[in-house]
Amino acid sequence: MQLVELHKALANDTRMDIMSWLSDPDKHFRPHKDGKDFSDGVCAQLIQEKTGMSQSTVSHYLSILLRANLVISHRVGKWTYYRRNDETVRAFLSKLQLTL
Amino acid sequence: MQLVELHKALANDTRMDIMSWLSDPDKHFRPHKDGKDFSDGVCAQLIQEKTGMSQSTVSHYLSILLRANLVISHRVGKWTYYRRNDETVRAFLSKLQLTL
DNA sequence: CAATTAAATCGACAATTCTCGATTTGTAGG
DNA sequence: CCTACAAATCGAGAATTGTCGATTTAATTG
Repeated sequence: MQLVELHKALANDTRMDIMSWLSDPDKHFRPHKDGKDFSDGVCAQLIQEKTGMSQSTVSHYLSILLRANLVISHRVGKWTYYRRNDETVRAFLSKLQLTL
Repeated sequence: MQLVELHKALANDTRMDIMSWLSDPDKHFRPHKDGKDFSDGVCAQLIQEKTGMSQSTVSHYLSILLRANLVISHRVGKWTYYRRNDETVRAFLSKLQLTL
């Protein structure tokens, strides 16, 4: 993934918020209804609820973050959990340091 | 300047290239015609020449980087020299580290 | 002052991104 | 199989960004 592609994925307030929230889910999300912890990530619904945007928009945003490899998704039953992909984030930050 | 605004300024291949080139002008630009060194920055013409894009586009891009405080401009006669604004770049990188 | 050159601004169209509601797909439970 | 729900995909219009050529503004020099 190119530097600028990652940049584009993050050049949006809502997507940046999502990435930021996902770096500390306990701090930013209410618990899952079924009591499940955040070790697999946060379900799409909670994320949508927090953004206040439409379901389709947030789903689209998550797909952009996913395509950029900035998050990892994991489907369980009808739920999809999203969590930050540390590896890409770290690589992005260090590549950026070198470039700028 | 907000994080995402800086992101937008950098979410473009050419503008990212320019920032990258400006972090080491000697390595990336041919000398100024008048022999002037790069201590004040690189003149707009050299930057334009290197991008291969139109004069108006590059001037516009430079104005975006300037508005984002990512570069500092300095006019001398008919020439405008641009150089990287280290302070903003550093602040941007560390804010990003904290956020992501 | 006229001509030249560097850079900025203007106006316009093309391309991309944003954002939504509607529809479809996938899964679970009765 | 039918219903219900979560998530993904589709289609579309609005908004923003990319990019150019033409024009204007500034400064230099004959």
